[in-house]
Amino acid sequence: MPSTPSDAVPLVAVLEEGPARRGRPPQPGLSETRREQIVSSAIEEFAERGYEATTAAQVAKRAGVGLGTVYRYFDSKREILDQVMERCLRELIDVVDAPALLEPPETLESLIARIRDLADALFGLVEDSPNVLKLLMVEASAIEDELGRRVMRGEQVLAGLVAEVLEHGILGGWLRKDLDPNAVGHSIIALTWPGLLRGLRVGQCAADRARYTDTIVALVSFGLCRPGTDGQAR
Amino acid sequence: MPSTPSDAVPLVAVLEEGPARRGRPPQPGLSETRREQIVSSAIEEFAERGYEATTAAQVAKRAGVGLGTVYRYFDSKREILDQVMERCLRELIDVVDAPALLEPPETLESLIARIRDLADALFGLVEDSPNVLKLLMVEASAIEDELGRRVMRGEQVLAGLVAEVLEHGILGGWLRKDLDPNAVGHSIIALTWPGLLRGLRVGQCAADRARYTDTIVALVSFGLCRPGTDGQAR
Amino acid sequence: MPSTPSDAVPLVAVLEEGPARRGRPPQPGLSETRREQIVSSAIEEFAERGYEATTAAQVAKRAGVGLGTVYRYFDSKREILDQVMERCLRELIDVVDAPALLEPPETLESLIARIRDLADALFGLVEDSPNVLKLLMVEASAIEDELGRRVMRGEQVLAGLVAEVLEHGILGGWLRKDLDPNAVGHSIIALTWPGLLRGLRVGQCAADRARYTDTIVALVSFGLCRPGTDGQAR
Amino acid sequence: MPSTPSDAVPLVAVLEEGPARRGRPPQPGLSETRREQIVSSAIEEFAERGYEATTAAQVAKRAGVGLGTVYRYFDSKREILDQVMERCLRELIDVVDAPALLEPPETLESLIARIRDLADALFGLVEDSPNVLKLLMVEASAIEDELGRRVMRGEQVLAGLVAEVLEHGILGGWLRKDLDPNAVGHSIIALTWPGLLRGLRVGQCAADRARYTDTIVALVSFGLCRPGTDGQAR
DNA sequence: TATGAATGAGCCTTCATTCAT
DNA sequence: TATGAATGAAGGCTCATTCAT
Repeated sequence: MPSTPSDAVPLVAVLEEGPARRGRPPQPGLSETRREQIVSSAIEEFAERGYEATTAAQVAKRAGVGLGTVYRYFDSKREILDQVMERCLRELIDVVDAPALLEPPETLESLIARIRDLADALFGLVEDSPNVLKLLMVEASAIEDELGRRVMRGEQVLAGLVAEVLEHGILGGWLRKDLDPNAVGHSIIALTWPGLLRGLRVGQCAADRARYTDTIVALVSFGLCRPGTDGQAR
Repeated sequence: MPSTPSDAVPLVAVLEEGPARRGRPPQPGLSETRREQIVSSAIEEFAERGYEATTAAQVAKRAGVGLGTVYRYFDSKREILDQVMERCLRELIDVVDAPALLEPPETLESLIARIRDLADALFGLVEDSPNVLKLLMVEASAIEDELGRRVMRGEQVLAGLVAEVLEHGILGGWLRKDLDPNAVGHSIIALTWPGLLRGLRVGQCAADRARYTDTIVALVSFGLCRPGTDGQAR
Repeated sequence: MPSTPSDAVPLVAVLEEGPARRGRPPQPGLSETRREQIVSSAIEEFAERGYEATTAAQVAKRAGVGLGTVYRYFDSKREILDQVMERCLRELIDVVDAPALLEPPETLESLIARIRDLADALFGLVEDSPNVLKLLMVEASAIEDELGRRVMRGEQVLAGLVAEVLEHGILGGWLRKDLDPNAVGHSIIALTWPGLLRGLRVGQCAADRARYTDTIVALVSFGLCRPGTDGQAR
Repeated sequence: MPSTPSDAVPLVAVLEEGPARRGRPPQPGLSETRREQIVSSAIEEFAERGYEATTAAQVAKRAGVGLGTVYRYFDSKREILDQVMERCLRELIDVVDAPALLEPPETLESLIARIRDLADALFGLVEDSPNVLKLLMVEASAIEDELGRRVMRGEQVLAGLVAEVLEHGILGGWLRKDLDPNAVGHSIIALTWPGLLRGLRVGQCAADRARYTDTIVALVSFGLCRPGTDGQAR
């Protein structure tokens, strides 16, 4: 798991494990384009209608290719979904996998700033790739155990990132020792969900985004208590 | 039913609105039993396989009735899902709709105790009604807008409860004024998700449950900062 | 076949032949009422929706009895149809089976008057028993060969009546010898169909009725030729 | 196509209106063939068993294609029926839509010859396309209002043709003025029904055909009266 | 290689018929 | 006797997948 600034890619590790990717394109360059094209169309269709309600023909049409072509590049509709989720995970990771975000903070303030940045990055997805986010958040887990687990693992990676940082802070002495880094990691990721879901449902506005970000920051800063002792953000 | 006088029946309100319940049972007692029986079977099947992947015949078989009987009591497979979700929402609400939980706290400590109780109540669902929880968390939103929205509203009710209490605390002066009660309400509910999901996936053990509960309590108590001033509960 | 005035009932003979009537009511008096009641309701439902599109439950509901009761008096939905058609044929025959109509005419004028009376009687059905007429004309033949044949036989009886009279006239010397009595009999019945169908479809008004009656009378009286002229063919 | 200048395309008009033809064939030539093939099979099956009693699978089997192929070219079983009836109407019209038949007669003799030709043309259908005729006469009206009306309109077109000619004759002074051209038009068409139905039921033989044709001609020529006499009505 | 026509297993739903009460 | 709940066979229709061109 990445913890050093020079180690910016390993997040992608989550993508390499799954048992997916049953079909392999014969020609790496040219036909990989086709796959991308089909996966892109599938993302839009699946996000719009859901996986089950989308037909392979709709995906083909959206991609501007024949139905047979889809089956030339994918063994089954299910494999398209696998690739779709892989791509979604990759986009999710790309968003987070930035050196700046991964820079380990050395103080509570910078940790909280990092969390704010993480939330910002995720909220950015609502605007930039709502379909990707929708598939990851609502569709993935409903499909099937195996796939749900893979997507879960995406969340785990994020949470793991946070957990590592927390551990770092605990070891460094500037974070409470009695916090469970893993549980807190998950919790911090979870704190972004309401804002993300709301953004997906009703559309995101700057005010909402700020409101949810501030709330996250406030909660991780000092909980619900009145500051007056300490721990404040922004 | 909520016991606060000023707070008549808001929780149950969410159940009264939906467009479900298209048919009318000819005999109140007998046929309501059948409906319950079929809905119960459907909950298990839907939770196991997902709504789309479950056939009406499977529901009938699980219920121990003929396929025709299912359609005697429900107009369509879709209406079964409506009833299933209604029942899930009701169970969710029943779990939370306890006088003790709804008692408005007057201090930060009692508020946090209430949050712990709420988390406890939800974690209890993992053991008592994992299927109900799974349907609410995983299946519902993937189905369709209208239904997803109804379930969302269930979450909103929960978050609203918390928000109300927060407002009470802000007015009472023992909570920070700059917190957005609604956003915080959602956030606190969201804090339970990682623990609930993990419980659903790998099964819940007492240690995990405590770990997640403590994390929630810790976060809402003082955030990530070192108590030195600290407000903490327990 | 009836040809004498004193022989007013044999028309009903057509009802006695068919292989229908599979079920027999246990009690002649009381339960015969039930059968009639169910058949009446079936006539309305079948006429409204067609035999195939009508469910046994609809018939039962219309009759104000339980579904089981229908099957107590009829072995199958199909048998209801048999009885329905029997009843329709009976009503058709009752309309024609009047001494006055059956009185054998002795002149062309009285023959034509008889034809006018026959047309009148049939047109009366449009107002008095449109459902009966509809079932006989549009539904019956579409169902099945056997049943269609029975209804056809009803038409044959009518045509046969006319044919007999024609033969009488030919023998009497006041009708052309080269007419085929049977074919002409059918033709005269057929002449009423357009008026009957129109009446069923758009509702009958007195003007239409007169128009069609006059046309029938005119055609059988002198064909298309101008009276005074003699039209000849072949 | 009618050759009278004042009478552009009325016959075909009946084909252009209906709400049928929902789908569009992707490839004009090839898929139109499939449609024809399926419609042809449907005509045979529907004529044999009736529309309701025929399953889509039976049509597919008869057409020698898979069930899915049927639904590739037709949205529903019902749409097949629409096309079937359209085709039947077209065949009916083609039979009558001959220049010779549409030539407006100038004398009673030629009018009657025209009627004989019309009857001949229709009786020809019994031998050439009995299924088409059966569907038009027996099945169509029983199906449903909208469709029944379309077929009715086919009959109206035929009757209208006759009516036009009659009007021509009345204006020309060689036909009685007091005949209602429309009613007589329908009546003349109706005169063919008994012969057609009998042909369909028991099979047509030359003798029957002649007998019915002669009867029609006789009736329209001079009614029932002995030529030389003039029959009068009313 | 790309296409889309062809296929049929499988699903939702209906409804005639039965039978316990 | 009357009822209506229960049943499951059967049909319309969809769509993932194949394969000839």
